[in-house]
Amino acid sequence: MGVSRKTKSVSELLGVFEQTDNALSVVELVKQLDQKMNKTTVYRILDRLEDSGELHSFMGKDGLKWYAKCHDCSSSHHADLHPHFQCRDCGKSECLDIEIALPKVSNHRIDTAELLLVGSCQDCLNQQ
Amino acid sequence: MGVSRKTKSVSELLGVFEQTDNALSVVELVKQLDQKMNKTTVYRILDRLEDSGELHSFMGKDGLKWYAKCHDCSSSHHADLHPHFQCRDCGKSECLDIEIALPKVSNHRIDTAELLLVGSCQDCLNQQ
DNA sequence: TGCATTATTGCAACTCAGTTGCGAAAGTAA
DNA sequence: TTACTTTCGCAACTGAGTTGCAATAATGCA
Repeated sequence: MGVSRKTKSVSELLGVFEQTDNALSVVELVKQLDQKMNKTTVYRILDRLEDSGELHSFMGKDGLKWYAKCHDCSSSHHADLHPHFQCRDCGKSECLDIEIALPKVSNHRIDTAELLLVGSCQDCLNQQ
Repeated sequence: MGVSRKTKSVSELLGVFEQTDNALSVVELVKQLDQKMNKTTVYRILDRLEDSGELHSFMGKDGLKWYAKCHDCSSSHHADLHPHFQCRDCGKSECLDIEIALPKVSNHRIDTAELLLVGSCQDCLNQQ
């Protein structure tokens, strides 16, 4: 029954998210967990954690998939509708704690949205 | 001197955009132009047309790159900051003629944004 | 316990969007 | 013409993400 079983692999993957407030790209996760599990396993666990509402995903500027912890989501309802920020200098991404309103578009049914803000993060601004 | 030269290949590629108001994925463009030019050429011309401000690009929900005609852009200034819509049923994408305001985020410099709205288009809503 | 059933994992091989290197062809300028 | 620059085609590559299958681990039930 999904992820509630919480295997060793799932715990190890979630452990990586415990250590940061940033979002994590799949590439980064596969790299960090390389000694502990196969990359196929990483992809599959991420799928399951997204289905169960523990993580959400978004696409980065470069077309890579990123994951971050959900706050008020469940498997039946994804409540998180917030923008994400990606730094064009260091590449890091993070969730922004801001509400975004879905615009009404005539002749379209809008189900969801992804807003990606691109710029420079504090760390990179300071280093210049 | 960039694209102003407008070779046969460039004209043929731009011709595809003349035939539609929708955005076009690179995959679709490569497929449609398969008999007329190499896929590497498609990628390179798209790059140049984006640099010169004739096209702009965005990432689709699935991580594929899409291109659409620019309206008020030049090589020095990309004026188009509008959302894009992608239909989750038929996969088509289009530009939406709506202004989006960039939110201020403390400790971040925001340069640009991509808002992708996902839902169902009129055609797909009608066919259900 | 013991056994059947289901879920999870590792591995290798694959798919496919996008890139790179290089030589040929086409365009430009004198 | 000749020299130079840009564009293009081709083949081979890169790398994120997927798939099939067999092995292992977890669960349920008698």
